[in-house]
Amino acid sequence: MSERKNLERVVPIGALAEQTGVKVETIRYYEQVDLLPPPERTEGNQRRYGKRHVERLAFIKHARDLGFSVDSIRTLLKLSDSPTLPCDEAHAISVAHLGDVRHKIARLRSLEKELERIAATCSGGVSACDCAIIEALADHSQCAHHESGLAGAWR
Amino acid sequence: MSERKNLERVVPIGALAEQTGVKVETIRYYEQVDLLPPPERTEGNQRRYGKRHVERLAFIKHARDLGFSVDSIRTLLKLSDSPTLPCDEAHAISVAHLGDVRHKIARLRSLEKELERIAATCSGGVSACDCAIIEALADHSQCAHHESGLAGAWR
DNA sequence: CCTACAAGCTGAAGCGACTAGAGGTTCAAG
DNA sequence: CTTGAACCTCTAGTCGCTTCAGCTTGTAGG
Repeated sequence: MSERKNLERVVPIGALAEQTGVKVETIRYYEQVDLLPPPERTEGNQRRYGKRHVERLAFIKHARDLGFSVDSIRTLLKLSDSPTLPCDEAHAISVAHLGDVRHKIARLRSLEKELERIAATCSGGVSACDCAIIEALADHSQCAHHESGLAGAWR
Repeated sequence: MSERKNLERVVPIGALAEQTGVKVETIRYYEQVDLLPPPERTEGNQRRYGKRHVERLAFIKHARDLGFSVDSIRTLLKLSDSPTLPCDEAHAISVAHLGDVRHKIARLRSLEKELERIAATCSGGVSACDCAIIEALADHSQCAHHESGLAGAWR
C-alpha cells in the first residue's frame, strides 16, 4: 500500500506533455541537455514521470516562456535545489534578463517605426511606385538609424 | 583606358566588409546561400567586388537589420531586379513583417512586466527571501498570462 | 490470449543565420 | 625576395528545438 502510493502519480511522457504544454520531443531534449533529470523507466524502457518532474518541467516551461536561456534555467534550477545560497544570483540573472528584454523592445520599436514609414510610402497602390519599398531598402540614407545600434536586434 | 575604368572600383572582400559593416564570413555565407551573386576573381582566386555588389550588400544589410528573413530578402531582390511587376508583393512582405514586429513588441512588453514583478519581489536584499524569484518561476499561477499567448515569443 | 495500433524508444539530421577554426595560398609593401 | 596580413576552402559548432526513420512497448477490443 505504501509502495503503491508512489506509483499512483506516475505518468508516461505523453501525459506529461499534455499537462505541461511541452512537446514530447522537447521533454526528451530537456533530459538530454540535463535540464530535466532522467525519470524511472518501465521494464520495457519507457519513461514514467512523477510529481517532482511535473513541477520541475512547469518551472522550466515558465522560465522559457519568459525568455530565459536554457543555461540560465540550469543555474536557476541549481539554486532552487540548494536551499542555502540562492537569491542574489537569481536576482542578478533576472535583472540582466530584464535589461535584455528592454533592449529588444527599444530596438523593435525603432524597427516598427521605420517599417511603418517604408510600408506607407507605397501603400498598396497598384501604380506610380516602382517601388518605394525597394528604394527605401536600397537607400540606407533615408532611414533614421543609419549605422547606429540597430544591427543585431534579432540575434 | 576604357577597360581600366571597370577595375578602378574593384575591391577585395575585406574592404567590402568595412564599407558595408557586414563581416567577411557573412559575405561569403551570403554568396553561398545565393543572396549575393558570385563576384569575379583574381588570378589567385580572390574575390573582387564592384559597385553593384556594394549596393546589393547594402540593401541586404539594411533589410536584415530590419529583421527581414533571408528568404524574404531573396524575394525582394528578385522583385528589385525585375523592373516590371514588383510593388504589391514587396508591400505585402513589408506589411506582414510589420505585423510580426508588432506582435513581438506586444509579447515582450508583457514579459517585461512580469520580469519586473518577479525581480521586484526580491530586490537584491540579502535576507528574508528564499527565494521569491524561484518561487515565482515555480508558481505559474501568480503570473498574468497563464497559458495565454506568451509561449513562442522567442522563436 | 491474440492482435492492432497508438504511443513510446533511439540516434541522427535539419533548421536559420551565422560564427569559428584549421590549414593552406595570395597579395602587396618594404 | 621576404614577410605577414589578408584571403581561400572546408568543416564543425552555436541555440533550441523539430523532424525523421526504423524500431519496440503498452493497452484495449474481440
